[in-house]
Amino acid sequence: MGGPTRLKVIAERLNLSQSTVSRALNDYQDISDKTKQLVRKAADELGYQPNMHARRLALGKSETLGYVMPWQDRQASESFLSELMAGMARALAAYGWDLTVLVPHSFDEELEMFQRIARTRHISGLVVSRTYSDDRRFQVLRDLQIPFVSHGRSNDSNATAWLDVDNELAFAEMTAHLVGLGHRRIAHIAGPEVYNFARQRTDGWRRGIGEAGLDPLSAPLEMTDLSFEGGKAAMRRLLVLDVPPTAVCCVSDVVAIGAMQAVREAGLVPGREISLVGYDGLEIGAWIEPPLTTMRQPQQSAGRRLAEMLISLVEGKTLPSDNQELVRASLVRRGTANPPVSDWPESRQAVRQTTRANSGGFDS
Amino acid sequence: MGGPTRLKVIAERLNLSQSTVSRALNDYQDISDKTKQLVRKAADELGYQPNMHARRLALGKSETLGYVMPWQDRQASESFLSELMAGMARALAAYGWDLTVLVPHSFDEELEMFQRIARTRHISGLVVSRTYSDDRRFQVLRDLQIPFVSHGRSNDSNATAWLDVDNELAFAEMTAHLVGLGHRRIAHIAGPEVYNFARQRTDGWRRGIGEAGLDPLSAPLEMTDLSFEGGKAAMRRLLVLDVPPTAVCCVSDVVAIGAMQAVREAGLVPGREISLVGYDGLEIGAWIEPPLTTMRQPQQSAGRRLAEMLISLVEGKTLPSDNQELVRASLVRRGTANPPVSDWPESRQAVRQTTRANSGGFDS
DNA sequence: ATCGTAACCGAAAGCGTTTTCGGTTGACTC
DNA sequence: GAGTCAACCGAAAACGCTTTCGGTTACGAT
Repeated sequence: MGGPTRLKVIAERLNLSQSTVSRALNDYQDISDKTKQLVRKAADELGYQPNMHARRLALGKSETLGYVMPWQDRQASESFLSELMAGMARALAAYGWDLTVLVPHSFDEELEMFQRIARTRHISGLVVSRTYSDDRRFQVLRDLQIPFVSHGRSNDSNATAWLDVDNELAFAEMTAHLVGLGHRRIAHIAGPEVYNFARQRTDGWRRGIGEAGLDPLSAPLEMTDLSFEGGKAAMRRLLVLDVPPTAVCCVSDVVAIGAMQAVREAGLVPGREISLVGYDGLEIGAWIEPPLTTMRQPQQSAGRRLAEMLISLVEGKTLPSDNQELVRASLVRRGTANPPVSDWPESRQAVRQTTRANSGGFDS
Repeated sequence: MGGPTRLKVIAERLNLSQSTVSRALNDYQDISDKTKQLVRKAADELGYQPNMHARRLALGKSETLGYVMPWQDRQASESFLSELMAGMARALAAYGWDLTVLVPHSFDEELEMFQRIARTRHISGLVVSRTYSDDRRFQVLRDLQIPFVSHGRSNDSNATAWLDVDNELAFAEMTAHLVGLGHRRIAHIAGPEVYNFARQRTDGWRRGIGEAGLDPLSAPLEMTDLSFEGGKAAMRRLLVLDVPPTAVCCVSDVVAIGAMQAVREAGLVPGREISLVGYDGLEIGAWIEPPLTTMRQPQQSAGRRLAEMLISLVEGKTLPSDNQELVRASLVRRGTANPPVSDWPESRQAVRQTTRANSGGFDS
């Protein structure tokens, strides 16, 4: 006993040299099969596990990947962050690699972390998320020669590795779905333009509007940050329009849920006078009244793919440009996307009564 | 250029030995102040960062902590997992330590991970969560001599390090709050008994009932798993009681939200005929109609404390038994806890109309 | 018998730190 | 002016692994 078993003790036990044992375990060609058997058996019995630090020092690589958590608008993605990370960690574990998480406080601190990683190399690749349309990080990471794959694209991600959902297609389909239900006045509550995904989603919505033979320029568009309150405020602005929309494509579920509240507060029923569709496929969307129609992308498998791509990059097996994947989101039909009602003014009055009765909120 | 700067190059540049440079950087007493200045300056200019693997190999410690993600009932805690991890990662970063995440598929795999960590020592301490009342992991970790701190207690955590919220107090207070509002028939939807926190919460509720001079034995109690559907089903069972409760303490927010839906489906209004209180303080609780009254505990700071305690343990600066912290949860008053209504049958009829009008759900 | 040639294995040099142990200065004492 | 003692620094071992290189065998071919 006394400390974990090292290469040395298993060598002594078999009357072999350390190097032979090492090569036997790493399946070198110049070790006889018989010896390999012996060594593996002994290693098993002794419960040998290589010392990671020594191994990584000798190898010059870290077998550790880093995930950069979003440091702002975290609320918006909280619930699937853990799914994504679980997917990555599991994929990495299959290769014996580790996942460490990085949580910068600011953009500058994020860049500082990159610098440090470039010097220490104790993390040999990064997964970055929340990409901006114009994302300085890409250039920095390239300059520092840190292998990375981004969850989401950016303007200059032609030559870099990424995994992204086809946001544009998703929102085109979302819009088409609403058109199919009979809607003609379909608004969009957009996210901050700096985020590439927000821009893509807006493009998709616009494309959907155009493909339906409607006029994209006269379709109502509101911007907001990625928060409940933001969605609520944006929806309020849409509601006071001369001709309010009958349906709204929301940049995210959280925003959509905020919008739903604004709709209710205006005395209307989400999914009746105003149809709403969110994006993200959050569980909670199914738990509210009425349940939120949305679009979902698989998070666990996204995490897995991100990890696999990055490993392949770090190992130098593939080029960044060979690792670009576009996945599809799928519509989750729930309760907030329905055909438009024709009798707006009447139902509006009627409903105002019931929702007021319903609103509760007189907590002591 | 050509690779990151090592100790060697800064030694050569200053005509010093490697060891002097190393000790200068580590602030040894036997290096003159002048030399230290010189070395630090050079290190700065060259952007020196020690090679983590070499350092950890020499030191024999990894400066890396691990967080074991819950592998089941993840849905229930998804949204604050990332907060907790962010808190840990940030605290660790201040010490130059890393956080790696472990995601087992099963209990057995979790134990295997422990074994591996004990051998490789590439992770020098663990934060475990989701503690069971009778938690085998505690003994295993002790036997393997892996320093750890648990987020939540267990039966035999007298001598181990932990950070826990005072669940019992929280639920006693929650119950007292409902009693204060005038409720006399206060039910509890409990979580799986295997989880220690679930048991504590039940105890707290029972204590609250007792302290109000009511009979704990006749108070309605339902068990469920930690899911939306579970909460819904449990609430249904409570609703068909001969004398249904007027208020319900739910083991978690997700369960409470499920319960709310059951209430609504029964034609009642959550927060009116039936008051509900959840636990966790999830954001989403504020977004539903009516907003869920709940109890909150700080997650970021919990993560920070967990990390700090574990570092101190790993460094051997404190004993496990010196690292036990109980934090308080605080009531978040929103819309679902109100005085009981006296006119049950009438309001029940009245409301049945409005909620039916409200329920939507006829998505195409 | 000799040589060549596989097939196997051991010795040893790294990887980049930390840390112990001596050794060299210079100043200071008597 | 010899001895003492700090103060300061360098040489070298150690951490545990990988990998190159060279050295032994055994074997068949000549």
